Amino acid sequence: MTHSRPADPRRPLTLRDVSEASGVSEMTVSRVLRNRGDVSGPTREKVLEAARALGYVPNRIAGGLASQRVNLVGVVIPSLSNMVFPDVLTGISEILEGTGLQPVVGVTNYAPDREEVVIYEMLSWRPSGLIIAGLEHTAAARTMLAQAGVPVVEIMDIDGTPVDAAVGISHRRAGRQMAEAIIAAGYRRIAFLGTQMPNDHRARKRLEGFEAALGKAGLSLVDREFYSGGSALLKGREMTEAVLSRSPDIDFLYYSNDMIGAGGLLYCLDTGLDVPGKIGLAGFNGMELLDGLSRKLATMDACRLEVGRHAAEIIAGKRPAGSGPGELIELFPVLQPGDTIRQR
Amino acid sequence: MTHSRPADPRRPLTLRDVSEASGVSEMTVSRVLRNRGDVSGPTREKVLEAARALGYVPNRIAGGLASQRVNLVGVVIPSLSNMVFPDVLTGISEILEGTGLQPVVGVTNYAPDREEVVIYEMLSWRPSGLIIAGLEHTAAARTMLAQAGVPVVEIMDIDGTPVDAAVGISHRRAGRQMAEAIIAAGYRRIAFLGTQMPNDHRARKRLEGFEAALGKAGLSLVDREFYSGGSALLKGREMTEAVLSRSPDIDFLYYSNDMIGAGGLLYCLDTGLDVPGKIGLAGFNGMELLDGLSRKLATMDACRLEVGRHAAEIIAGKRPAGSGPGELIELFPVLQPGDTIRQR
DNA sequence: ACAGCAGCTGTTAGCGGTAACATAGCGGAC
DNA sequence: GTCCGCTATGTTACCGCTAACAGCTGCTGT
Repeated sequence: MTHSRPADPRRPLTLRDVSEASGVSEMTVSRVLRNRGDVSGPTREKVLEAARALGYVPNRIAGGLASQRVNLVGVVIPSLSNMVFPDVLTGISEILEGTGLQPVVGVTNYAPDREEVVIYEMLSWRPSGLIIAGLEHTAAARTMLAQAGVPVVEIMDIDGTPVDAAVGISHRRAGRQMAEAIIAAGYRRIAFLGTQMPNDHRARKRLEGFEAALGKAGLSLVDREFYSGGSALLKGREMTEAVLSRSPDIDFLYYSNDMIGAGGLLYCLDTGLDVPGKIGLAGFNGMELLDGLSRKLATMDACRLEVGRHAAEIIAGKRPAGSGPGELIELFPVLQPGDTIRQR
Repeated sequence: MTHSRPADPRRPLTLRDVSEASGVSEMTVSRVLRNRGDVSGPTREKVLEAARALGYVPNRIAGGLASQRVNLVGVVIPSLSNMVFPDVLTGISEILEGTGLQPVVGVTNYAPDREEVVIYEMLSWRPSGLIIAGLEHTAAARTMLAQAGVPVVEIMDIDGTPVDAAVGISHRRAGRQMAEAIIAAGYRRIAFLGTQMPNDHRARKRLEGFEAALGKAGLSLVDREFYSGGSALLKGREMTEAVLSRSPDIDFLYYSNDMIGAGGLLYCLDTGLDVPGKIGLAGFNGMELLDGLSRKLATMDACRLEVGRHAAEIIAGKRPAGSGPGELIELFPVLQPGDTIRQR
């Protein structure tokens, strides 16, 4: 027992404890627990047995430091209650599952300075990669990302210049396509209802694309209404009521997301409006969550799962860190007309 | 430059780089960056300047190893798409915000063996505490939790024996209370609609409490229907249709969660049923999300925010790890009759 | 018989920080 | 002037693990 320590029962377990219990060196224990290198069957058994008996859990802090490798992938997103991001996370986890990599989530609440802090904290764990929503970051954040020395994937949006790689859809294009479909369906007096979030750049870009397409057709928004906070469904209802009482001749309501769109739809149905005859509605995101509504809201899928999957593949992939400008993967959302745009 | 290294520009930055750039020892840099110990104003400025100029991000892997302290709190939950858990997380983050502690989320998908793995991985980071949903775990998981040497808080449920501390509501009692309210309102032919998840122990306990109360009143469930997967709203609609066509004389539908309850409510309204006169409905969770529906679904709040807050307070608190059996905090959900239970 | 080699196990030297202690400088009380 | 006590900084020894390499077997081929 040359190396034995004072046997404080509350002292945290280390490799040495397993090593002593099983009569082999720490290195061999390490090899067994990581499945690395050659270890004979009997030794392996002995070690596993001892580790199990002691209830040993390896210390990854120490392991990470020694190996200079940490199997974490930082995922920086604006919010968890948006529903969009849990879906993205699902896509990420799905791909990361088999790779030994593990996602760690950081939430910014759409605040740029908060994002900066979250990125800093993420990088301080020296993760194997970073996935971050959006292309808009503070200068400091961009610098950190660029210097991180690990793959960085910016997701959800491709209208801009990524630091490294990017996966997402063009929200400008999405807005434009929706406008074109609405115009083609014969609607003319169109209003926009959305979130009052200066930092929701994707919603902003959709609106920009939407208005650009209206402009090209010689139209412009008849009314607009913004909200922030609260139950989205309820807000959608309230905003819709406000807009319709202010501008009763509106014939189309374009919402910045499906949730408020659904609230609006419920309002319209409750008040007996002719949807989609007299008035049409559309949202954005293609939220499966809402499939059980009486009418299917027109929407456009944001390709959430695919975005997550692609991003994770890039991180898990063989592409060497920081090599060149990185990939830019554009996905193409499909317009789902549902039951709230009239078909001619 | 006695200690200078080869100046590989891609080598990751360390304390030494900052130390050399600012002309002080590594220790002083460390002190400045952690705001610990006495450092003179000018020195502090010099160091911060150098760190900023280099874009240095401290390595917490090394820091954690050296200090034997890691400012992480593991949060182990079954799902992120349930909406319940993002709310709990919000409560946790709120409290942890000021403490320097940071939550790390692990998702188990309601699978006990997956939970075991997640706990193991969490503990391998040597977090300052663990928050975990539910009281039911595999034997191995319980052992790990008990031996972890850090505070462990089991949340959402208190019908059982916690490893350490617990914060939550009694789901048995919640089920009982709902049943009593339904019976008191005069409903007699009651059906249950819920998830087919053997590992959703809280839903199971609510149903147990519910049936126990029915039994006491000489009643029993007239019908029951289970589902798994898919859009909850849609499933609620489909299940409701199935139950009502099978048992047309049903006068109350008790759902295991608000989401499927909302689907059922929409179905009932669409088909012109008299709610709550001819048929009543109730769910569970008190989801603010659904506030915009035409009728407010009867429900019971699961105290999600409070649960998160209390759990985080225990972890952040002064209570020494593993001291005694830990606290058991019971919260009391309030029944919200909404518009779907008739009032006499 | 012996080099060569494969298979298994051990030894050494860090990884990048921080706790704990050591030390240098400096002003003031006496 | 001397000594004290304080503040500001430096030195040393790890934290628990793993990469890299160094042994030690016993078998193979010639």
